[in-house]
Amino acid sequence: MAQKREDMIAETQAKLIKSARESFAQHGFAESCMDDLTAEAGLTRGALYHHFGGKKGLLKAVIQQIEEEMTTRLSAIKSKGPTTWDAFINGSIAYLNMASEPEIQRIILLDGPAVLGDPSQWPRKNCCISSTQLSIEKLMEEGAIQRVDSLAMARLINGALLGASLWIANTDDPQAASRKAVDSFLVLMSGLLKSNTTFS
Amino acid sequence: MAQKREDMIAETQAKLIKSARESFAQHGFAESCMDDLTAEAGLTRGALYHHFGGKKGLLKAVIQQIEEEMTTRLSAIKSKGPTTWDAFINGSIAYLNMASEPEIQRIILLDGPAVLGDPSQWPRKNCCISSTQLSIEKLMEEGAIQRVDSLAMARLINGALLGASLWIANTDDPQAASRKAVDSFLVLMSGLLKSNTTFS
DNA sequence: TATTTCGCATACGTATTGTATGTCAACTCA
DNA sequence: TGAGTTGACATACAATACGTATGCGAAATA
Repeated sequence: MAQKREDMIAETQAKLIKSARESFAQHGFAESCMDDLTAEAGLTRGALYHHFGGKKGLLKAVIQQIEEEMTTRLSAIKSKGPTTWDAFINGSIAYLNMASEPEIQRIILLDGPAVLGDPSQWPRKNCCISSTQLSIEKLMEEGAIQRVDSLAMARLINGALLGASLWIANTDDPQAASRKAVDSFLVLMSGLLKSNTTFS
Repeated sequence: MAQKREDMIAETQAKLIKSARESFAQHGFAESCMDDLTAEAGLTRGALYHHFGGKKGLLKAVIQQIEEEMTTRLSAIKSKGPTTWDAFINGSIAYLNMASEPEIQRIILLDGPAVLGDPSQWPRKNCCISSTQLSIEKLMEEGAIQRVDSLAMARLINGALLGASLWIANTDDPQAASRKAVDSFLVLMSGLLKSNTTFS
């Protein structure tokens, strides 16, 4: 008890974000009702408007929180790779699996882009893309892969993983689909490696 | 004049779809008002509910129309490729450019998935994915590329193109971005070709 | 302790949706 | 051909959810 005001504010915001996250994940953004949402958190819409300016603002906050978690999880995995390439591949596969989780899928892949537009334009930019981009640049510096535009390549790879995730999560046998996706992904990534045949 | 009833029905539906398409493309699905939408078509919401069952139903119809157009455009381009590989690559690049168009981007890439869920589960399935899948299967039969799960690979490729399109359309210099994306895409696709180094 | 700040609740007006009902033209069939 | 039926579409209504304007009370400040 006897919390500072600052702490109480942070707590209400956290409660709202938590509640919103659950509601958005379960019902989707459009079907989520702000009255229910705030009531669940023991508050009213007044608090929501005060802190986040509206429904979209709340979504932004939720997305930021989720992305921070994803970034943490990803960098933990990436740091374990013995080589840059391994880190890159393992991170990609981890991303594939994370993006197959219902909450992330619904909020980050479906509602986020529709409401907030292209993820790369988000306030706290899509961290996962920058992470991929960094990996690519590092690999190029090391001479492990071909020279490409790192941002373009990162967006392609990210999109590929997202597309596969959407498929995996909505298929009858996600386990099997995931395996197939990883196999195919590795084939694609082999194109990055240097010793390749060229074609017109 | 003196149209048959059937023709008039088709005409009202077409008018609604046309109007919805414009509205969805311009304001997005969520911000599109059905009253405005139908008034623009010289009708009321009554007609909309009668023919499409609601806002989502109208979106489905709009998406179907757009996808049919995309399929037509794509197959025209694909049929021109001298080899299966060329057809595949040209089709992919064409898809990349089509998906960068504002209308397609807004309706098919952003609102569609958010409202209707994973595109591969749509009524008239995402034709472009099946098209990609068919190309891959054909290339495998011809022995031109490695053996992979065609559906998984198609979804990866499709996702990659979509991700790149989103980026291209929202960047300062779409022209340059498009070129970079194509270059990087070709590098990735080279991974499909047979004579590749393997890696663990 | 008087005053201000501001976190949050309450109250209100409005916009948009879905449904229930009504109407009139076009088709069916004797 | 004309009475009956269907159904395409409009109108009317009720419910929901949103944004804003306002109010209150506790903490911060002096």
